[in-house]
Amino acid sequence: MKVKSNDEMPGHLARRFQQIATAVFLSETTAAGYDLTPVQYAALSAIKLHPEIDQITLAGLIAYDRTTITGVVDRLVEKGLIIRTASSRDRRSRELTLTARGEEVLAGVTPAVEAAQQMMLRGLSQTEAAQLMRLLRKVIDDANDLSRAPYKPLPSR
Amino acid sequence: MKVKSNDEMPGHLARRFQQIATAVFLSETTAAGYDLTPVQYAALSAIKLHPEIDQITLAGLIAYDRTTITGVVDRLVEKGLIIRTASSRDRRSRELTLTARGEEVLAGVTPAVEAAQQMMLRGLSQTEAAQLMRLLRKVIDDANDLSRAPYKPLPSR
DNA sequence: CTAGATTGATCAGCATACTGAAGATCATTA
DNA sequence: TAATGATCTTCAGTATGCTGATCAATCTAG
Repeated sequence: MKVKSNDEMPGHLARRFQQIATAVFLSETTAAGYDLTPVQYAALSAIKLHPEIDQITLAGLIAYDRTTITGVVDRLVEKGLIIRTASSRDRRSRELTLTARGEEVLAGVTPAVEAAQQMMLRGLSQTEAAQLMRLLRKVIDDANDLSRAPYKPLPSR
Repeated sequence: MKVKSNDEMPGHLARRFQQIATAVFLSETTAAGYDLTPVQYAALSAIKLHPEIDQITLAGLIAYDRTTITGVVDRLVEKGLIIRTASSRDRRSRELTLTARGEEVLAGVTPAVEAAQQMMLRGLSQTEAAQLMRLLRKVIDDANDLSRAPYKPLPSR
């Protein structure tokens, strides 16, 4: 049987890239004095853009699984970065909003996050980096509904 | 503060692509009647190529963390796909080798794995797919030492 | 040859991710 | 309006991944 090299497997390359992206993110943000995971940062910035968002809508915006978001939100609440209150319109759902400290942390850590995005692409030229991101967006967009946690844009109200 | 869209974050794109790759892998291999994770498949095929490999070398070949490999190997042993024996040369290390059933499973599941690799790139043309993989290889190669579990080629003996 | 450094494996602890199920609540329709 | 279905959240269970520590075995320098 012919065995394919890992380098020929897009799935393997995906795992490696994500592994590196996470390591660089944590290294940069830790060096800047913050204690946030990539996932927590994405949630935080989505909540800033959409105050009083419920968990399901948040999960759709950043393509998280609905069961994963529960723990992420728990930890953000524990850290005092967001508050979770029962919705008055729909008592099933919880509304998420940044605290003042959440605003501070988000603003403070963002430069380190930007630096991380640069560093993880350091092997590529500007043109290549743009090309990679274009191709990733295309492939992700086309395969969006193949995972249990697809991206779902904000419902228009 | 200007907040960047997720689409402009390579780290976010990395997570999404990996999420999709895993989902497609599991969907295809499950449909083919197998119960293997992407990580278990990679380990299995590396062990086939390098019988009697020790765990640290295996981890380096597929860029796993050394502490993660323990559990993965545990589960492959439980499933009867590999055997783990104490090395006679170095009593600290364990030698891993496929069982007959491991060989069968690897051979049997491989078509589904190949199909998954095609499906996760279904939004791209042949040219674009090759381009994406080239750029991913380049970025990963250059940032290899930025994660705790870098790729380490087989030591020449 | 032996003290100190290194290495292979494992462990505890934490944080994603997913499957499938449950409970509470809401919406719709007969 | 009452029954039915859908939705929001959470939970138990499993599998990566990582940090930092420990233990046993090996290697190396003085």
